[in-house]
Amino acid sequence: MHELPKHYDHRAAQARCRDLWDSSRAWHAEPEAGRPVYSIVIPPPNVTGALHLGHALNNTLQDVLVRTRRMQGFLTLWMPGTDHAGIATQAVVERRLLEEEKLSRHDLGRDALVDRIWAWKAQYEKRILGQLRDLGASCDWDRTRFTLDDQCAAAVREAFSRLFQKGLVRRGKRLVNWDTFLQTAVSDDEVFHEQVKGHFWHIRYDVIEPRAGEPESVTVATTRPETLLGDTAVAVHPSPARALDAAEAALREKRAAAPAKEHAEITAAIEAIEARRRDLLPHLETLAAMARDGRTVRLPLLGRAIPLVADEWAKPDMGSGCVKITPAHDPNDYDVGRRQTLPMVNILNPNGTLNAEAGPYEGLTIQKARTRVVADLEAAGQVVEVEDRVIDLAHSDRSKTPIEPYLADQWFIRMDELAQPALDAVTDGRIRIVPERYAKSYLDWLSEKRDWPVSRQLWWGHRIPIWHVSGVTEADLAGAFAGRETVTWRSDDVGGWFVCSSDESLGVESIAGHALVRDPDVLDTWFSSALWPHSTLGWPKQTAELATFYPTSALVTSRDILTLWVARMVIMGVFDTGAIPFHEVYIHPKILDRYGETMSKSKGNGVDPVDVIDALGADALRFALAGMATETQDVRMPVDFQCPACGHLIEQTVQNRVRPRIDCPKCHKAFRTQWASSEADLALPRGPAVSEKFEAGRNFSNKLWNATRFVLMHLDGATIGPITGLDDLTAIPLEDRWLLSRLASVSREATLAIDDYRFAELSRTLYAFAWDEFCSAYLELCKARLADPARRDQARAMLLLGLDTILRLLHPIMPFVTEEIWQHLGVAAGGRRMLWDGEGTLAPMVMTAAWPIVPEAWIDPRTESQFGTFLAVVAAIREIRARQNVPPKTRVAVAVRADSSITSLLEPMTASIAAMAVADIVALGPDAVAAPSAASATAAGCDVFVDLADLVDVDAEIARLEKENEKTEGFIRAKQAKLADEKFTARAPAAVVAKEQAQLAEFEARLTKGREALEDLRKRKS
RNA sequence: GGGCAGCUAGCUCAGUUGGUUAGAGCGCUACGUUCACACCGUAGAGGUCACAGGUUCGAAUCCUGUGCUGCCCA
Repeated sequence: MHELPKHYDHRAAQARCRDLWDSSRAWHAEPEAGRPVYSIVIPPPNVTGALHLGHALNNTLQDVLVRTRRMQGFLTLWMPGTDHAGIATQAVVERRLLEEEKLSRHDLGRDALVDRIWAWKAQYEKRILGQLRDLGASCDWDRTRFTLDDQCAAAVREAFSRLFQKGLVRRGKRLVNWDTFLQTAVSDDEVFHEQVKGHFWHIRYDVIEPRAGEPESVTVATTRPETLLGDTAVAVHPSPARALDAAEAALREKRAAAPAKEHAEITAAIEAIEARRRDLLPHLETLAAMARDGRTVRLPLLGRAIPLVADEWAKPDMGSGCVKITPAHDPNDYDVGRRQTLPMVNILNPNGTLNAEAGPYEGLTIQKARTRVVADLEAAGQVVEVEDRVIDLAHSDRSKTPIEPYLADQWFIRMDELAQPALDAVTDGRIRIVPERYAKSYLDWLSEKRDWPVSRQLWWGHRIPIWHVSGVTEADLAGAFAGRETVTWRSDDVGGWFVCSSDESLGVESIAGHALVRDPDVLDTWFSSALWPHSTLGWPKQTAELATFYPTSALVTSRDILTLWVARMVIMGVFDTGAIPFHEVYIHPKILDRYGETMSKSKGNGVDPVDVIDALGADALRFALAGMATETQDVRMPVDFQCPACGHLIEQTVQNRVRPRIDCPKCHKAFRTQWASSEADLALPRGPAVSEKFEAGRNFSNKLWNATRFVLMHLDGATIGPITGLDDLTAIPLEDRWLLSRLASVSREATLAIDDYRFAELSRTLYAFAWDEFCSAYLELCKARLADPARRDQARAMLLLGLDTILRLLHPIMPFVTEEIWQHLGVAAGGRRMLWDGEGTLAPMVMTAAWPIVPEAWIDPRTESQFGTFLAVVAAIREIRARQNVPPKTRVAVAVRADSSITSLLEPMTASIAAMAVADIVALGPDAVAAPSAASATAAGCDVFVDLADLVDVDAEIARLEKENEKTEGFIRAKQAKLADEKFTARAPAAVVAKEQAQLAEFEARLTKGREALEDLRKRKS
């Protein structure tokens, strides 16, 4: 006999299954003609750090899809890999360099720093891929890619070069978000905003040579006074009267639409505009005229003359109505500068100190310069007022330091033409976004068609394949690169040339004595990510992989990178290959902590998936995560620390989640957390962060294990062959027909749930079926049959059919326990075949077994309803036993009164009722009567009487019945009222009215029986 | 400021086009281990479906508004 231990050992099973899958390379896909294809590229995790629960969720869901399609016979590829994550990874390595060696990247030099980052990458890539394997991800490990490897690099150069050739790449001065710590531009998406306390300084600029009737000065206000060093104008609205009228009209409109409680506030604002029209307007009109006349004001401190300009950016309804213009250091001012063709004075060095343009303030940091500028302005008497104000300050997500708007030369990709095909792909339905509502944010973002700034002043990344040369003619270039189709060039508009090449090196150092200088910058990390679906498959080479697996089937990701990544993949996929990169995009929820905050390493509220995999198993983790993937909601995951000494759980709070060590309040021993860094703390045992949510999955694994254990115990001496005898369904017992029907329904539901990305429903359906129906009901029913040699074989076959099918359906969610069981089952029942196995032999692994296609003809609602009646009778007897405190092993005598149709279906089940309820059915039929001392219950149209003889607690039963009858009376009153209402009977559909009437009748019958039973008991007592 | 989502049992979540007495898991209570599984079994308690209006014969579900929470965009 093949016997199993009492508990499922997830550690041993995981190791065995991984070996099995790896040695057979069941996850590998080779291009092959004539088979339906399913392919997914992994959203490559950053090599910045290890995977967290969000990644575990993301990859579990992908694996569910991939494993299902593989079992369904698709040629299935899941492409794995990691992302170099440019700025994030460089920032992490630089920070460590500074902390541990007190060195900056400039101390180390470009090559040495890049070497360090490669070493970091090697370490984390290994860790990440290991975590994915621990999770059970069935990626094609032979194809693992990295966004910075040679193959991806070739794709990046080719794609960039094509964009360059088509004139879609351009160089320009642009105001960028400058990170003064990392000394690079960061994208809008790498910036977060924080409210900080600041000041609003009102500063007087004197008018140069005012004429009679003209103001002698104008007042402007700023939160960043040091930027006045870069001012190149003061703006006033060109027609302030019109602007005030417009502002007032807008307010009146707003008031008309606003709720009453806001009226007072809006009225006050309208009155303020009226006051300004009276007091300030003449002054502004004068200034506007002066601006038209080309008059100037004197910039304080530096003494430069700057023009008054008329521009609509100046708002007459706010402040003084005038605004200083610093085009090189403010996005709005930049636009004004472009409109008014103002000079753009950059006052900053890349490291955030002031440059020579700042005159006497050169060399100071921004903070120090601000203090000095304010002090000097005050000394000069130019400060009119200082207000306290809360300022929305942009910070770099990478260095956490304030962002400075900064004018720099950058490469841009023009989006006007590129974006349209990506918009069309979603609007015309070639790409389906699930859930649908996310399509809106995708379309909104893309339709802005904003140019994509792609240069980063970093050392870690794909170096921009552009060289610059000046002093040569186009003929020189044509000569130098004759016959090189991979090289193209464009004028830099100031007499020089930009040369772009898709080759790894240009191979030409200089032309006619003029050096070619390579651009020092690297590309935005999203550029290589945007090529991921086709670069990983070999593009620009026309490989068999590309032909077979592109476009991919689905992309699974979380919503925060829908625009950054998904949209750009569509853009670049279409641009490079002419085809969309995937047909469907599934957006899954995010995992939050108990306070509703997103989990992150920096907050310290995360859970390391390896903690869970270690403690409870990968399947437990996967089962819980799949169960959380509902359509609408993010998921809260309250986390506890588990004391490694005594197992006590300590709730993770905002306070303790960042502590390096925690003292267990129960056993008073200390343990370390992920924050431990001191030697003393590191010496402590690790207290993993866990959640009770995962225990259900662990228990479920064990349940499956023990169901298998049961089945195997009863296979002794059996010859197991193909499951047959299912042609005539009327010839088999009710419970078998029921099982077949349920298997068919559940398989169908599971398959549809996967097709529609309803993962939570999938796991709920399978859990309920496997546990409540297969184990609690069917398996119990088989116990008697297995003891009976005449009925034993059929029961064995059906148990195998049920268990085998459950294993296949659950495999995508819980690959390890199902595979481990499959292997054990193979030893004892390797001869079994299912209908859906076709002619071949049984698959050696569940991973490659056929997905169940259960005949729809097995679905039989009548059988399911009959079986429901049977279960209801069992439940009724159990309930009576429980409420009368009948000892579990005491057999009771039961009478069941039911009409003839129910009687005939229950008759063959009496032995089962007897077994499951520890009861003897002494009477069954329309005329069955209760024993003199019986407790009663109604169930699915039958009356169940349990003879309790001396056991019955009559008083308790009377009290219970009284309560029950009162409840029934309440229902009857409600139903009667409803049915007495003419409006209801007249307007509700007839079927609903009939249903209500039937229910009323049922309640009335129940009450009658209840009253009889009560009367009976009362008589007995007296 | 604009947009999206959420608010259902102590906790975490389901609830299909409006129609029984609103469900599950965990936790809780009672009972139970020679029986596949105590990582288990049986039974039970526990809900004004955030709030206020409206539509409807009928609302957790549809509409409007309010409050709170989270996310995205500016």
